[in-house]
Amino acid sequence: MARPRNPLLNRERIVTAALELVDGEGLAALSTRRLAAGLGVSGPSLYNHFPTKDALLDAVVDTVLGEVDLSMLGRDPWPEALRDWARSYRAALAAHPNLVPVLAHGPGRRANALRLADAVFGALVDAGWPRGEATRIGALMRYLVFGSALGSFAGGFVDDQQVYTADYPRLGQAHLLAEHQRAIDEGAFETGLAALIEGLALRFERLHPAV
Amino acid sequence: MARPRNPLLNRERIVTAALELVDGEGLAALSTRRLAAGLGVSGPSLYNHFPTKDALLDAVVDTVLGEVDLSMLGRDPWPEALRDWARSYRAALAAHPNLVPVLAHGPGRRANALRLADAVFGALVDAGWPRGEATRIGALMRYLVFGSALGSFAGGFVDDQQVYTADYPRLGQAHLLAEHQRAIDEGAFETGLAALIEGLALRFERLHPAV
DNA sequence: GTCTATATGCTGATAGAC
DNA sequence: GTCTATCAGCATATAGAC
Repeated sequence: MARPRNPLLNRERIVTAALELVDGEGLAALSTRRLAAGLGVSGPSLYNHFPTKDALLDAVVDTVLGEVDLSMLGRDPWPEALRDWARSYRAALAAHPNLVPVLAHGPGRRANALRLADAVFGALVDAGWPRGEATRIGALMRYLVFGSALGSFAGGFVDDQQVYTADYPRLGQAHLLAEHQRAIDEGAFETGLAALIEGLALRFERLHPAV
Repeated sequence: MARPRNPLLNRERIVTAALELVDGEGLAALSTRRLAAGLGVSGPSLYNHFPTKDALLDAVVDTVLGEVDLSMLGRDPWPEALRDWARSYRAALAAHPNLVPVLAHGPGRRANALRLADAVFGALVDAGWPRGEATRIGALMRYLVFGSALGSFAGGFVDDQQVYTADYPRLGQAHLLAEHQRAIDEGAFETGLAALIEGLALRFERLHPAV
């Protein structure tokens, strides 16, 4: 086949198929050949739409970031807004666990990544936080979100209690087993979110003493 | 050459060379051929000492985790111990930035990873934290450490202010540029550490009311 | 048990025909 | 804008020398 009168591919179709492949069969299954085969074309055809595989992955990542709800930012009081935004952020990652390692590599340079960072930064500044602090708080929340996502979705502890009870009796008692890892990370995320926002509220009060 | 009378390779020599290669030339430079060449042997020889490349990377990761200082745990009061431990943890990652993406994938199943988790868990329990809370706090601190390491060492924002000021004026003002990313992550780490420990101290006081 | 040599089947990516 | 053909590099398997 040569050039078809109607293109078989476009960026959106490729990104959608790539995300489905990663969600369904894991990151390792995403090879240019596999992806192209699923789209009914041959491997190198993808390179007419993306310069490299990395650029393709970038676009996939940005699609996922577009799923994060930002509507509470600038609308609700900052502590609640920050909490709900972080939960929505985490939920977006949880919907695509196989992609988390890719998402974790840097804040991203694409439209949705920037929209995300701009929204939370703006909401904090508008609420009265100094710019420097707002930047740091935005970064901080990302750490919490990605840390808990990485722990949960990327391996974790072996599911064999004996491995631990043998040499690390206290760890064994901590229920650090694979079956519980997800629950632990969700609990740690919520604990951290609450403690962090409480700690930040103390700091905010020192910054803006009430009367 | 066939079997040399004195083995050319052993696990320690391989791990050391792999870490040097990753530190010096990045993760992508670590191929079995490159590594073997640097050790004066041919590629497949490594498989006499490690079953897969992943197992090798696992061993490298564990070596780095062995550099984390644990001496303050169980010695100092828990808030200070937690803070200093987190800083030592972060410093160990900062010493091997190219390895951070690998380190971030799960808590690890090797001796030093378990020693680390056991030490912090034990110290918190001994200080009076319930087991469940101690587990969550340990996880939480890892999120902070890895999140700030990933942000700093794994790409970050493009170093072109115009990209931001055009469509995201508030972000531009936030100094979210590559040259500042490292400082931001260090600041966010310290801010988060302080706020988190303050928030946890409040929680601890509710748990153990003073008099 | 430790090495070398060789081979397999992946991978991302390029060149040129249509 | 898609094809086919092709490339170099990858992790890894296998066979054999000692």
